Amino acid sequence: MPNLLITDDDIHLRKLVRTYGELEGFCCEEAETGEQTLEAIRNMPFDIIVLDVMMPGTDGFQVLEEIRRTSQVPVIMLTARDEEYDKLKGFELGADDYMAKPFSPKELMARIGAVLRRTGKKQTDVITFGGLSITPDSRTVTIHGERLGLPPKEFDLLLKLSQNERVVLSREKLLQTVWGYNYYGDVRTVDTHIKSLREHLGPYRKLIQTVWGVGYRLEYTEET
Amino acid sequence: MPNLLITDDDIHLRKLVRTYGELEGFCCEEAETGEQTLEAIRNMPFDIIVLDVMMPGTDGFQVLEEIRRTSQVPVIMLTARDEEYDKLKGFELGADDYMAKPFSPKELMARIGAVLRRTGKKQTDVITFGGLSITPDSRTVTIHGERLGLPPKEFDLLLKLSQNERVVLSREKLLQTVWGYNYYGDVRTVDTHIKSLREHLGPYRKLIQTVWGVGYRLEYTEET
DNA sequence: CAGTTCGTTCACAAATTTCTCACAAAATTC
DNA sequence: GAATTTTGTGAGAAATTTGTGAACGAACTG
Repeated sequence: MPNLLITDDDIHLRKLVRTYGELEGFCCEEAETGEQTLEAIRNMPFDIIVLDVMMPGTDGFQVLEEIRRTSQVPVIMLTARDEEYDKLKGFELGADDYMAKPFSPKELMARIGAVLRRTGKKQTDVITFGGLSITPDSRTVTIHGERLGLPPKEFDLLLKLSQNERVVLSREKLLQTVWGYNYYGDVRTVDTHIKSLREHLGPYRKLIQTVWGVGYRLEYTEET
Repeated sequence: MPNLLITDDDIHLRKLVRTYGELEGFCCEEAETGEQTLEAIRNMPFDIIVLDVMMPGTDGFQVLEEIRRTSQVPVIMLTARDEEYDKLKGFELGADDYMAKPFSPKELMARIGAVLRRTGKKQTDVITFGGLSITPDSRTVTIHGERLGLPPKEFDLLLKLSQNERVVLSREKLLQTVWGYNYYGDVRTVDTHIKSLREHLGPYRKLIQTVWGVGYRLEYTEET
């Protein structure tokens, strides 16, 4: 499981990134200051670092500069909006990408994925449960080799559940991560999509379990 | 032994690059002006060209433009620091990478290596899907040996999709990679080209699949 | 400079998906 | 076991997305 380090002095932002990061399968660590960041890096290797520019004490640029003395670990910088200067300076110092605050956590995750893919640390995975396999890159699902035509939302939903095998995800969490953080619709919409997804999954419909009063969970158990 | 051409009006810089280049096993040639560069290219094929933007007379962009009329040889451009515009323009004209001056020769070598690795494969490759084959070098597409006259954009689009077989590419991604980093047009332009491309592909039109809500994907499946 | 090709935008139709809602069914609570 | 909460389900309206033809200007060609 890849390690993600999030550095920001705002605890809410850290928690937000952690929430989304863990859903994407990252093992997340947090740091509050520049010093803590450098300390953390000395203690364990990270696969990607999300680094806030504006921090009390050692700021993001200094931290990045320090990191780059010894490591080429991918770094995504968080900057204040419209700070074109930050962007340039960040790239110059060796940042791999940057994001303007406030940002959409979903987009941050997408960028993390892009950076990891670019730097070759992300394997293009195929998720498999018995005869069912999911290929995120091509957005295809096959059952015993036969392709399943799945609408976008259902694919995203299945993917999210797959990436969190055996973990219960609440409707709220699913709405937040699959639909987006600013989605206002009815929570029960999730149910409808689950229903349709189950139909599409046919014999594999029991992959998706209802956890009464909580949400849904994907679990694969041996069988034919 | 691969050939490297370094173009810059500063003799010290040329010598520096030559020193490192030869250490990496390149056979190095130098050019001082744009005219000399074009002359050199006419005389022998190069595997990679390092091209300074700022030169007296014909500048780097003009040279690159000229080169791209006839060749897809990898080009790394040297630009003044902070010239974001240069970077964009360079990419737009078909540069494979760029480096801001002053730069670390080691890093330049690393980038040369990266570019060669990246482009090296497709340099001689002919991509084939059944009776359809694509030759990037000559920018030709044939169906059962019969040549297809494809407009440039459509060829680029087909090539990009081919190079990412089975991977869904969003319209945005296609615009960014086929049209250029700073293209501002309508995303639906992609659709129009896809439509026309499909018509041109005739029986192979089903190579290009629509992934609803996401983008397009090229996939070859067995058939007659 | 007329004719052609190419790239782009636009509008409308067609196709597909998403969402909501009401009610039935199931599980839980008391 | 009745009341309450939660989930499953079906249908159709609403919204989104894509296919397509046409029109326009720019670039190219002879």
